[in-house]
Amino acid sequence: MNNQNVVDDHNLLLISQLYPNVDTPLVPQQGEAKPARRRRRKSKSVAVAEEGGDGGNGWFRKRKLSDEQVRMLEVNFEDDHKLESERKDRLASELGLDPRQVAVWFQNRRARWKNKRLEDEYSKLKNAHENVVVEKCRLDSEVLHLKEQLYDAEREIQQLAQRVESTSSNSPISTVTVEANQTTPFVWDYEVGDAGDGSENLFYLPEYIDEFDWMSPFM
DNA sequence: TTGTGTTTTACGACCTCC
DNA sequence: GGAGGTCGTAAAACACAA
Repeated sequence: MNNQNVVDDHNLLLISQLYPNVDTPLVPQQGEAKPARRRRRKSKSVAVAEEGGDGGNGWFRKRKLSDEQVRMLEVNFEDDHKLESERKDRLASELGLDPRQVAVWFQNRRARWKNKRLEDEYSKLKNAHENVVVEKCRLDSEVLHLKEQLYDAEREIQQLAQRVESTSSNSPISTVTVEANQTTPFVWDYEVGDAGDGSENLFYLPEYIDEFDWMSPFM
């Protein structure tokens, strides 16, 4: 804010404090005809200048509240967002403002507060959503990993079954041997690999990776 | 200096509550 | 019906990059 503006504001504040009963150019003019519906209104500044309500020199400035006035209004707003008539009048006389200005300030302040609250809620929801997406990705990849393990295990079972079958058909003696040893589990020469997540994968067989086309719908 | 985007002040229309 | 609320918007004031 430049010096001239500060002086103007100070002068206006003084005027409103010295003559609280005198309408400033911003105070609604009594007896204005009520428009039908949502008519584009003529700005107060223009209207007042045209009517010579500013003293005839065409000068008008929308009055910005002083820092002290805003500070006091903020303190009151923190107290209570609603403004009962008594408090409005008291605040207005304390701050040298028109009660209407105080009411308007509270209306606008409530609107800003609501916007802020909506923005905060939006950003919280956005963060929560992002976290859920990350968790979903993690779970998807875990599901994929478990499916790989399942596929490998089933494949091993299949190979074991085939080997047992071929052994038994080629050698009746070995069939007996195998049957005789059914109580003890077979221990095959599988590699013990790292599944990538630090855990040991007993069925880890890297050469199968290229055969995972069937899994593509899940990827 | 000027164009442009943002904030602040103010108001009209409409809604709700007592 | 009046008082006081929200909503949408105009326009002045302000900030700031070019």
